Amino acid sequence: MIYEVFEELLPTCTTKQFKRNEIIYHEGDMPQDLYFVENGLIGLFHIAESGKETFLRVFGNKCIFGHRSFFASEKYHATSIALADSSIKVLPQEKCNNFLEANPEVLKVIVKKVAMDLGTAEIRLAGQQDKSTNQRIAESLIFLKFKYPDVVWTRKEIGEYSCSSHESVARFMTKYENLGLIKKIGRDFEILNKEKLLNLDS
Amino acid sequence: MIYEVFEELLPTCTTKQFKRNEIIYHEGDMPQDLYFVENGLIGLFHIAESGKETFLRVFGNKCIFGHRSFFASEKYHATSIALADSSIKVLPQEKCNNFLEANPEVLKVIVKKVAMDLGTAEIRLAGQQDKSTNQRIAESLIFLKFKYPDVVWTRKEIGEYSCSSHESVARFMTKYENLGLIKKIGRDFEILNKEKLLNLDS
DNA sequence: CGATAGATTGAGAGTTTTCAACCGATGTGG
DNA sequence: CCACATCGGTTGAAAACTCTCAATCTATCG
Repeated sequence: MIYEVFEELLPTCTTKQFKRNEIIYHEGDMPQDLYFVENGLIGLFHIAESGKETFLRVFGNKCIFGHRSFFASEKYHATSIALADSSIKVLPQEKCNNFLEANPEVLKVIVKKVAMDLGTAEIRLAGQQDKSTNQRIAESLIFLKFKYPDVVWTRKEIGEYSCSSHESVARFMTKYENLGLIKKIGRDFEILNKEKLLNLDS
Repeated sequence: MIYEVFEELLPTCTTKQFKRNEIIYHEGDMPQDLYFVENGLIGLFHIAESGKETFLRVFGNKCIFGHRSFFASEKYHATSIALADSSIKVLPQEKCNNFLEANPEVLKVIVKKVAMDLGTAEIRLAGQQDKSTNQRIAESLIFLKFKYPDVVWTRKEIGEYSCSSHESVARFMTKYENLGLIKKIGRDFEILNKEKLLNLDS
């Protein structure tokens, strides 16, 4: 959606290549650009002093990222890392501002996206209070697998998305497999029963 | 900030009165209006099926609320409740849209606010993973007391803000008082040592 | 002064994490 | 092509933390 809005600008922008695990920007940096995924997969992580990481958002093909801090005029509150080899379009601040000046209705699309992301984040926050690790992991499996079916997520990534340890992810996945809810395939997995997975503790 | 931007419109809007514990809107309703706190205090809560509540945001004097769902064009993801007797200005959708049509730069202010709120929510989410209940309660005391010094927060409200139980809040407050970091005054409290409170587990 | 909502405290239970060991797949260099 | 190193996954056992439940206490307000 947002990609389409900016699409005419992108051919004039530089493209950067990142390999898996390379960092696009660091928490604390001041945003200079907007980023668009041409190809690949990017994760946004908050890394605590303790080293504990939280997987905040995923960006697949045609996703914008770096926009929260850009539009908040704040330092990045998290670090974006390539989860696969990726090509990223870099849209410089000035180009973006000129474009918005000329097309102010574009802001509506951006407000909408950020507002929806805020809803998602607050629902996740409430889920911490409300849901067991069991449920959070099940929901994370569903979210990650349905949204990115071809990605082989590591237990660590699933753990950081669900706010739990990678050991707990392994344990619960074994349990789900025994219940016939998922099927493990090497390091990958497949969801066999989405409904039951969503109603674990009920 | 946003209040000032909309200020010229507000005299033409209706004002509604709410008593403590009255609900302004329910989760699941479709937004019809934007709300502004003329006077009073509003809390935004997510209420799970289990009955567990999470205190997502607070709105004091001159705060806008209901804007996330309004601009996301989504149903409310949470319920807003008066935490004190309050007067609320109600800005109808159509008036708002006309105003934005005529003043598109206003959207910049709104994107900025929503983007900042998203940052806050994601930092809180990461804090769940990273910080002990101890730390989260201490931070919540500081946030709530410094931002709203005159409000007497209940242990329940503090618990729902910090994602912990009201019993844990009581226990940790007793501990902080014994450490000389806060002073309990009836049901209210005072912060004596903000720095130490922020560095509890270190 | 009594009623009631809110606060405190204790004890026990339950969940999840942490630490540690081990396994298996994958990939690299000799 | 094999040996080895590494990374990710699994599993067990123990520890830690926080919550729940229950009883009791105490502000606050009509």
